[in-house]
Amino acid sequence: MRKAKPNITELECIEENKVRSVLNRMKSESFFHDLAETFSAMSDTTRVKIIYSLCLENELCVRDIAAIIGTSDSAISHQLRTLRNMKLVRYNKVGKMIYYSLDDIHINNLVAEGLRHVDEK
Amino acid sequence: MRKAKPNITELECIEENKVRSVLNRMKSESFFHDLAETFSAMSDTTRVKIIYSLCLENELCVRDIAAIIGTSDSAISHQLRTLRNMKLVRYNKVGKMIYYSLDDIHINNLVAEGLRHVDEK
DNA sequence: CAAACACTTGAACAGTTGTTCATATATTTA
DNA sequence: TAAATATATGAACAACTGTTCAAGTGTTTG
Repeated sequence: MRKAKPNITELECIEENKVRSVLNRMKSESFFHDLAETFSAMSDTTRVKIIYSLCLENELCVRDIAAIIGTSDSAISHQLRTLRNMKLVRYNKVGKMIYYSLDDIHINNLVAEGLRHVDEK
Repeated sequence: MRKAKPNITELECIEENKVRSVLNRMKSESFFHDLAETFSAMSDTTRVKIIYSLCLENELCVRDIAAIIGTSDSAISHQLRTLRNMKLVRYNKVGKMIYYSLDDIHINNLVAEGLRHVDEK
């Protein structure tokens, strides 16, 4: 016969103590959604090139980003919108030009840490 | 008439000094591929939950990860393969059980930095 | 004020991704 | 050795993504 447990709900698992310990410290669904979205913003070659370029040079306009990366203005503009929506970049309009920059220091740090991971492999 | 420039190639851009400065420090195509792939590994809700769980508890088996996240064993197994292929997790086989853990400290750091970015927004 | 310019946008299409379901493998246990 | 268990895998399918192309802003310049 099964031993009685002091827990509220049943769990289909193997090491119940570990599982409960993690569940107690688990974050909300919306947290994981936002976190995944942040990484997702950096998960495309074009976008990560944009971000890396903005690490090297604080402010760049759309045409110059396109020139650096070697794609069409349109493709860059679409990707910049994604980065804007996901709060990874800010922009500053000056006449007909729009200067983009990274939104906060954590983006720089994420690139730096990702770089270390890649270098280690 | 256009001024002669001391540069080797023509560039269709606006602030040529900035563009050249970035181009000189640009990384290789394969670097950006690897970097994007690393972020891509963390860009899905299920995978980022797996990674976060492994931040909280060093070693977890497949069934327990599935129990924590609340998905099928199969879905978790597929995602763990992705994480294995991208070198984000290691595993340790003990009998019929397989214990997964994060591959290097940079993964922990990436989660921590991503968390700070999300908290700031 | 018309042309040129910097950038944005929407539709469309191919390519990629994540889950499910059924089945397979390997190990342990009865 | 047969059944149970822990995990892996392949196919299939819907959902999502990134680019291109054509057309649209809004601003500057001749």
